[in-house]
Amino acid sequence: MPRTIGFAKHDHDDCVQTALARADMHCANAGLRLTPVRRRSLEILLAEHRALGAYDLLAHLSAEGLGAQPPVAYRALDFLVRAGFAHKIEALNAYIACAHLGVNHTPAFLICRSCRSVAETDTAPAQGRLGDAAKAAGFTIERTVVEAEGLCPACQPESAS
Amino acid sequence: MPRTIGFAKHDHDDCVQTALARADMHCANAGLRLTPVRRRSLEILLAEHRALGAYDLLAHLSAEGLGAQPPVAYRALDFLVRAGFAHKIEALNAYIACAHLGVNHTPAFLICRSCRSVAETDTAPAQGRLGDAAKAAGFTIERTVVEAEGLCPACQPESAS
DNA sequence: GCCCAGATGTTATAACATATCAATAGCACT
DNA sequence: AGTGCTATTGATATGTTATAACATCTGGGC
Repeated sequence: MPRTIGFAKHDHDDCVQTALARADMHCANAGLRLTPVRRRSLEILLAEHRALGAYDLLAHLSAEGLGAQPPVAYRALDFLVRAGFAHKIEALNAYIACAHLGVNHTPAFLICRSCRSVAETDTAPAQGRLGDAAKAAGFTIERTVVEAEGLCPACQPESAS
Repeated sequence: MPRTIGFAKHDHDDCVQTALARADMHCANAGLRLTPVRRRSLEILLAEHRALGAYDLLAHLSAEGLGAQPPVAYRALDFLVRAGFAHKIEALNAYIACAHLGVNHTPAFLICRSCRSVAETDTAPAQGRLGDAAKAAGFTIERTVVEAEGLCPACQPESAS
């Protein structure tokens, strides 16, 4: 059943299964342990395909008997973020499954302020003006946060002819 | 040439006074009220010259008898951010005085993970790859968050022998 | 004086995140 | 199998960031 994700429709079950399979493989290769709580957390994030707060995730998990205290959710999220399977959206204090799982990338996000949907894209911010400014200042960039807030196609004002 | 401020020495009293004067003028012109709590909050942010949490600001204010409850700090910060006198650093959940007060700009930040100092520079993220991605997706960008975490010049490892 | 909008005072609570310590499970090595 | 190491989980408590809600005050136009 296609549903809207990012901002485009696609076969969602398929994308969830593909991502999980990639995560399994990556963990096997890297010696990481995708334990039940971690795997289920990733699955939930993938299935929702939008930014979830840690307590939103926790609500899902506890409904399934996988843990009821905040650390359960935060530990799972920490693992997923470290492994590159999920990203934190700083502007929302929320978490989202990585849309380019397995691909090395520098994520950037388009966040709809109306429906809270989030699309992940890719940038090279450290190679543009920001990189120049950092270089001039003698600053070493280790990680970048690039997030754009605005309106997704579905939430644009209709008329505005 | 992007402006970067924050890792260099300068006449601090002077920069605080200049910024306050600009804020006074801007408020007068725009019909905004730079009340005592708001003005003092800006002064504190300017004087500290680093990112402060809302509760850090509140501690300063309450020590001076200017209010003791969280909303006091959040209201002042909200005003300052709306007026463009301060910015929120999303990656730190903290606030910093604007370094380019009065100049129209799209802020970006270099955040030292070691000493927590923050430099403000500017970017045009919506005109690069991010803008292209937004355009392709039909997304309208209203605000961007661009933050780089890393090490400032003073916190670089001395000699990678 | 009266009204109104914006600002402030105050209480309470929501939302997000981590410290700490004990118990357990997986794994390498003998 | 037994030992010891480390990662993970369980559980309690607490710390940190942010807002809801409602009462009160203040300044300016009429």
